[in-house]
Amino acid sequence: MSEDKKMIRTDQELLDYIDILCRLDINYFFEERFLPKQKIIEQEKRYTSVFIIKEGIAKCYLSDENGKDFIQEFLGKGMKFGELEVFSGNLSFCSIEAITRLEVYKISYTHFNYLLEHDKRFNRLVMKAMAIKIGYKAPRHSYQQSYTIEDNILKLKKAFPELTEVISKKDIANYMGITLRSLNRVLMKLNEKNNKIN
Amino acid sequence: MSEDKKMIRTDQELLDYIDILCRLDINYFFEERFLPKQKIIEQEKRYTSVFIIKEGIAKCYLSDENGKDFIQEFLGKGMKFGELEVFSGNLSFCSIEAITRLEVYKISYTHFNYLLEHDKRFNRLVMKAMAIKIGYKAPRHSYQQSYTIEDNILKLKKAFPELTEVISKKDIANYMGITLRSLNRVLMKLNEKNNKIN
DNA sequence: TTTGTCCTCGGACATTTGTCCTTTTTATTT
DNA sequence: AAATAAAAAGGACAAATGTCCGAGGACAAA
Repeated sequence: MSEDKKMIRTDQELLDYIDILCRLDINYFFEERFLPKQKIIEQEKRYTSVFIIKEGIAKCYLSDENGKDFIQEFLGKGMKFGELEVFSGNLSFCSIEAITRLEVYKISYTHFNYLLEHDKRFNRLVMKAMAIKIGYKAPRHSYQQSYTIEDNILKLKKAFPELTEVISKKDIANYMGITLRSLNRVLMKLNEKNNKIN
Repeated sequence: MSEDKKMIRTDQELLDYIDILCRLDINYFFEERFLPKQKIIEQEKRYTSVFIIKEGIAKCYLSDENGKDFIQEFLGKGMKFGELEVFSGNLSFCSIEAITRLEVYKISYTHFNYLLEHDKRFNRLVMKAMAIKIGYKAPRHSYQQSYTIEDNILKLKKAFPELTEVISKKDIANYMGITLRSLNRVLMKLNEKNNKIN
């Protein structure tokens, strides 16, 4: 499956490169751990570090005034967060919460900027990651509106069979931009179809 | 209004910097013109240049198999397109079409890469533009799913009163991810409300 | 075991949105 | 001006989705 169709996004290339940097005794990266459901970044707050996931899964989501969440991405190995604010200078535009136990690398804005300026390879990897992220989000939102929920679920299940075991239904619904009720309805319909076949 | 809430996106900073580079006799940028409705980039094709809008408005959109379009962004002054593929190496993920008469700067991948590597200011501006783009798209898709069409239209009209004069209704509908019928229905309802008040 | 709490699922109904199609309006060409 | 094409508007119905709420299961405390 192509890199940009996965539901849980990863960036092994970046992770490998950070490993290399760490072995070179560049002590910019500090390891931290988080438990499931711990919030690492909150929307509309200011931070001074960028995080890169070493192990585990986190969700990146926006909350609106009514408390509804909309999940942007599920972040896996090698995905970073908190980096957009380095460039834009804005407050955090999303919240990040651990889904599984999480190990992350943490690097200060200062060191992150230093690497961007002085390490061409690092600079490129960050650029590439942003470009891929933009390209990933576009079709996702587009297709979710063009196709029925049923199609989207089938697509998800195909791409990621363990789906419902790792990620809660509520999260899946929030990822698809639908209510839990609608998700259940479609799952029920799909099960009926399968029973008829079997 | 904050930069990232505008419907037609711009990046004056980048445009100004390109002007400076051009005056320094850096001949990487070639000017081109397009007429309304001309396609400049087609989805799934390969290109070798990056474009930056000098004047005019274009739309960036994805088409699905059924011929439905989903508009990602309306691009104005200083917005670039075709640059994501420099980093990802993929085919163009979207189509770009001129809405008004368009003047653009065109720069080859080679020169674009050269500038990225050797001009820190340019590198930063490109990074920043990508970060803003990511931050812009997230809440847009999120809110479009959380709120009613009516709310979204009111928001758009507030942010951009000339809306319906510059951009066709079909395009607005495609931008919102709804059908033209739904858009008309809501506009009708809004008009009724206004008439009752006046 | 019983009770109470929390969570998930799904029924019933209301609302929204889409599809299909016809009519009206506006713009363009001859 | 007439003819034609293109864009906009809206009626009627169908389908999808959301809201509200109650039933039942899992689990913890008594």
